[in-house]
Amino acid sequence: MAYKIVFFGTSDFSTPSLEALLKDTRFEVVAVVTKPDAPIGRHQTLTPPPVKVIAQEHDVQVFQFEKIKTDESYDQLRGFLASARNDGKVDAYVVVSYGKIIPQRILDLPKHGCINVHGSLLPLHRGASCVQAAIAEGDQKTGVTVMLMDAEMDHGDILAQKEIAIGPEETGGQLHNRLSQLGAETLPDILAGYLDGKITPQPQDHSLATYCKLLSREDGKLDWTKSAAEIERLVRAYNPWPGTWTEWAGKRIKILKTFLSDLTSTKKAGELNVQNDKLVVICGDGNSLEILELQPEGKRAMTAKEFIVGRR
RNA sequence: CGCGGGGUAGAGCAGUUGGCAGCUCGCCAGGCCCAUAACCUGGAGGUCGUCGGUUCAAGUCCGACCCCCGCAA
Repeated sequence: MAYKIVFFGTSDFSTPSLEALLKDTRFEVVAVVTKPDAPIGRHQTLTPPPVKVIAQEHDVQVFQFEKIKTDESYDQLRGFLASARNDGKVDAYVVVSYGKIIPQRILDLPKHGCINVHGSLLPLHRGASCVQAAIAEGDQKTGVTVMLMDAEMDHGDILAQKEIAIGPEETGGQLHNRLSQLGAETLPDILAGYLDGKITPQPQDHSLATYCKLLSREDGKLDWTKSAAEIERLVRAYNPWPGTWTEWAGKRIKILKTFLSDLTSTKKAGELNVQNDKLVVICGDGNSLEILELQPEGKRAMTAKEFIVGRR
């Protein structure tokens, strides 16, 4: 008989994992818990989370709690799990990029605990922006961790880890997709192995833990006093979310792609300098960064050359 | 109707009070040069987002619509 699973997830990072569980006959996804539909995009169109769309396509029960901490949410979920159809309890939760803190009493409901797929090699990069952090910190490799959840964030015992190398020009978006797929490939066998009692959870070395915060657009404002190498990594890491930008002539300009250059400039650090058909900025460590692609406010993305030509 | 910028040559942009549609780059041809992404000469390439209105005359003024983008989420 298939293990009964409740899946918690919201973003695109979680959809491959959900799909992997849905098509695996060892599991039955009895319900999906996701965030409420939210106004999204330029016109604030009310949009369902991608996870909800997939769940509905498979006729899986969907819960969207406005506030998951409330008694109401707890009672509703517990009631569902206790119904005859689910004969008492589910075997486990799988939580992938749900986006909210799940209260302990809800985590306590499944028989065998809660499994989380996290997009970094824990204990490194605990928190919400693990993919960006790996690139921004200059890590050579990263990966996914499948772990048991406990009371602290990304703190539980590890069931499995898979590593991948970070490409020298890889962006946050590209890495996000690769890790998302890697997580989905890893999850089913590890989950089954754990529920079959064949995998022994290993504690993390908490002394090595690092943390990353939830990012906002404001975090993408470039600080040109940092080193050129740091900024180059940040531009890659934060592409496409939250994006990196700088103020210029009273307008916001997104910086999409940069290159560690050996060109020099007479301008002060942080000032855009046009040299021939190149755009160069001196950074805090005295090294220069060439801006290859950018996007002025209200315009489409363009190359530095196009930007310069249009300004003459 | 959340706020705001914009659609003009292949690309990026300018276009004053309506009066022959321009700039830089690119492209094509030729020239210069040891050579060139440099320089010189010539050339092609536009139904000015769409539809309608005002006018002798609309890129420009008015109305509607389509599309792209920044903020916000």
